[in-house]
Amino acid sequence: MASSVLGGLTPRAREIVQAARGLLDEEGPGALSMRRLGERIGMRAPSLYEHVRDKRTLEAALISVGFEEQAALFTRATDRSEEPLIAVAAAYREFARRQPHLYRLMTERPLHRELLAPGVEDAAALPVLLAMGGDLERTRALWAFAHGMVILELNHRFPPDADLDDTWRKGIEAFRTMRPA
Amino acid sequence: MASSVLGGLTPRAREIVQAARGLLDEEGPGALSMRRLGERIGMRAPSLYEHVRDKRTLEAALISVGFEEQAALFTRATDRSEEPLIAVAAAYREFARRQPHLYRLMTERPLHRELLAPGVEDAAALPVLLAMGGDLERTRALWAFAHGMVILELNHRFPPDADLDDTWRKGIEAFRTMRPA
DNA sequence: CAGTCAGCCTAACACCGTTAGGCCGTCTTG
DNA sequence: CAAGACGGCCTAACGGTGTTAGGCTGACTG
Repeated sequence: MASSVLGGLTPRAREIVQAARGLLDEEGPGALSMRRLGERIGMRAPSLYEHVRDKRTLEAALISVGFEEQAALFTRATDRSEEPLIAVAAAYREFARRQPHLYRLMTERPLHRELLAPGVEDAAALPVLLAMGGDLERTRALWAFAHGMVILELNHRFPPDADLDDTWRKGIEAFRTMRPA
Repeated sequence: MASSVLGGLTPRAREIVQAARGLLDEEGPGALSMRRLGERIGMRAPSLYEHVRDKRTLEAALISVGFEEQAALFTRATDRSEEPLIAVAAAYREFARRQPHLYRLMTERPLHRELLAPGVEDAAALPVLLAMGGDLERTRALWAFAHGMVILELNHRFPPDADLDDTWRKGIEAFRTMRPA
């Protein structure tokens, strides 16, 4: 199963979530409205509510799928890597750059964890924790750095001439040599 | 002058921006609508457009004020400090915790720099750069870490039992001992 | 054959940012 | 002093948002 989150839905609900994902990826969060979404699958907006509780729940499904994809990507990146820290950081950045809209959706607001598929958040965090040798403190610090780099880049907050590859390298190096807990 | 941004506005426009700030601080970005804002100063929403170009511009004014406040806070914190890096990091966190809604407004989306008061963004960044001994690379890395810590905390992304004070301390230490460019 | 019910529909509500156009009082100008 | 301009407010409206209420239709079930 490509996604256990999608697998747990009725076929029509799965269709809706997949259409929402398409809309999000192609046009960003601003285009993800119930009316646009209905249009995309040939249904009026109110009818979507027969299959999906509300928009927040729909977004939570997208976020759950995002966590699943992160978990797979991070695990693949760190497996068989001699420098798991560097590998997972690169994978983190790659995920955000390839799915900027989904990454934003996943991070820009407080999580409604009660709406997420159980376990997906932890599953995405686990490979990162393992790459940090199980040190929670260092993992959180690295995560903060990585998220900050990614979201500031997505928001065009760095000067255009900034060499972000270099900033990443130096930042990661700082955490690699950080004294373990 | 407490704020050169506000000083550059007509009295009525200044009133509007200040009311918007109140609304934002008290009830968050969701409450910052033109109708709610008009209500607050005894005016219908459309009349606001006599004084303010549009909502984006109004938000840009709030962001400019935020940058001014950051500049003042960061400068005060680093002046006469023997550990400017630690001082500026603490000030950064303090600003975000005291003004969470404004901090979000300032960072969560791409900046419309053409709408900002000129120079305010640089003015806020300067004390941070100075605290890092003028090293742009390290400044960006520290900024990414600090922003990541702050926004993940505001979004309740860390486990409730996480000792964030400690994560801050260790992260800052990593950047303090980072090899200069 | 009758009844239930899934799955769609339209109409509507309350909100959003924003524009068009009108009214009124004050201030400037011939 | 009269007249026109204009600042500063208003209401009405448009197209958008998420969401609820209530109705229709067709298929499956007792």
